[in-house]
Amino acid sequence: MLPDVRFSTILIADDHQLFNEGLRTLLTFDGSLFRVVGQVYQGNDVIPAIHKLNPAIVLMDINLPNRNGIDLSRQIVREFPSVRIVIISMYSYQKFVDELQEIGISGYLLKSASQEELVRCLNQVSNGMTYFDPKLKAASPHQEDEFIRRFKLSPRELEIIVLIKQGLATPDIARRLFLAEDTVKTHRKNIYYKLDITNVAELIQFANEQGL
Amino acid sequence: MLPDVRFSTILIADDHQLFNEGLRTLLTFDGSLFRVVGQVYQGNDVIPAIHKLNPAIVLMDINLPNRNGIDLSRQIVREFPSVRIVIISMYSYQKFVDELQEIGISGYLLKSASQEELVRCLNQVSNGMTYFDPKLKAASPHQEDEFIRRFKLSPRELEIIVLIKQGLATPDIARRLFLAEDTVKTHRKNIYYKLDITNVAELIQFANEQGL
DNA sequence: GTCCAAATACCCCAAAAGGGGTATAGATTC
DNA sequence: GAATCTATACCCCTTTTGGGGTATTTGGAC
Repeated sequence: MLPDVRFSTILIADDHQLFNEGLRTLLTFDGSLFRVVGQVYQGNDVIPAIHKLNPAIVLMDINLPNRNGIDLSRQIVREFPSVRIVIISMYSYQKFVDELQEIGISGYLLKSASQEELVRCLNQVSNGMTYFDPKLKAASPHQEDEFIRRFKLSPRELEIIVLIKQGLATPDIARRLFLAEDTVKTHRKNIYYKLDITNVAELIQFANEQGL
Repeated sequence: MLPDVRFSTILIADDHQLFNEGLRTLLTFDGSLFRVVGQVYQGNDVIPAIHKLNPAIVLMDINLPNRNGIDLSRQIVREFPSVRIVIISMYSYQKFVDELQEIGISGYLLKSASQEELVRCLNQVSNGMTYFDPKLKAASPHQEDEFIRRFKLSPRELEIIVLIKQGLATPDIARRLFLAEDTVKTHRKNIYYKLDITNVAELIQFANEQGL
């Protein structure tokens, strides 16, 4: 019997059995265009499963016993160029993402994604496009009027808080914003004064609490 | 209408939306005795949800944004003694398990558990018994957290990461741990090297991703 | 036309962070 | 027994941070 071409066949590789099972059930809804053809729970089982099942897409965690998803991705791209890879991970560690993108994976989803995002991602990937979790890019909306007033932070100060949180040092920020270092220092001092804090760690805690 | 006593009502608290959704679908099979009455995605939402939904069991991750599962467990046991708590976590840290057991949770499952184990656990808990993942005992060295091995961070290094994240400066940490400042500096340098980062902001990002 | 907040930029200084080494004792692993 | 890992602690040095000021310009608000 020939495989039904309407369906994208999917292999799930995740050592968290509950998550693995959960993914399968999430992809098995009425009208779903996906068919989970295999589930494995450790790195060593991925390549044999691809051999045997020839899935269109491998949905894989980075963190697998025996072999990690990055090495596996490299091998899959090399040996099964037609198989598309979607990484699904709790890490938004940019180093991982960059490395994997360079290797040539088709998608990267965070485990904090929703079912809708999962389906959208797999749809795009099965149509030959790529999908990378929007949360990976630190984009900030402009809806914080509430707490700006509360802490009396100016727009410029907010901008600088976000950059500090991203790991930029004062000179980096100055270059980025075309400002003198001293100006950025002044802003930092004012921010610390307004928030009643004394170092970066506390600033980042604040930023995280505010969802910056 | 009275609640159907045949069902155990369940509140799911996990920030990984896909996992959260997956759990719900896994518990919604034919003949299931469980009914998922609520799903929340951050620590702050747990207590209000219990107030509103009065679930029999809270199925909760340890790592939640805003508030962690350990603090929450303490509050739930104190304020809602009839609500049973089952922790579902990727960590098999004995320290966490011990602490939670002392607080009085009813169960602890690893995310690597199977659907059968999940159901068995919830059955036992809803019948007033406890259930702790069998893998917790066999744990010790091998079952150590994946990410520790991945990043090869030593226990001392982890300890210091947590203190840095809390906003302590090197001299503070040295005093706290009865170490020379230079020792703490060395640990910092080694941590930065291992994680391939260059400043506190990046370190805190990492720590937050790991739920440290 | 004055007042004020915001953004800009400089002065001073001390403390902390960051980056390059080396070294030694103790435990564990091979 | 050798190799490795961990924790400890020191050397060197530069850069960044944090904290105290002052000051100018600009654009609105009153």
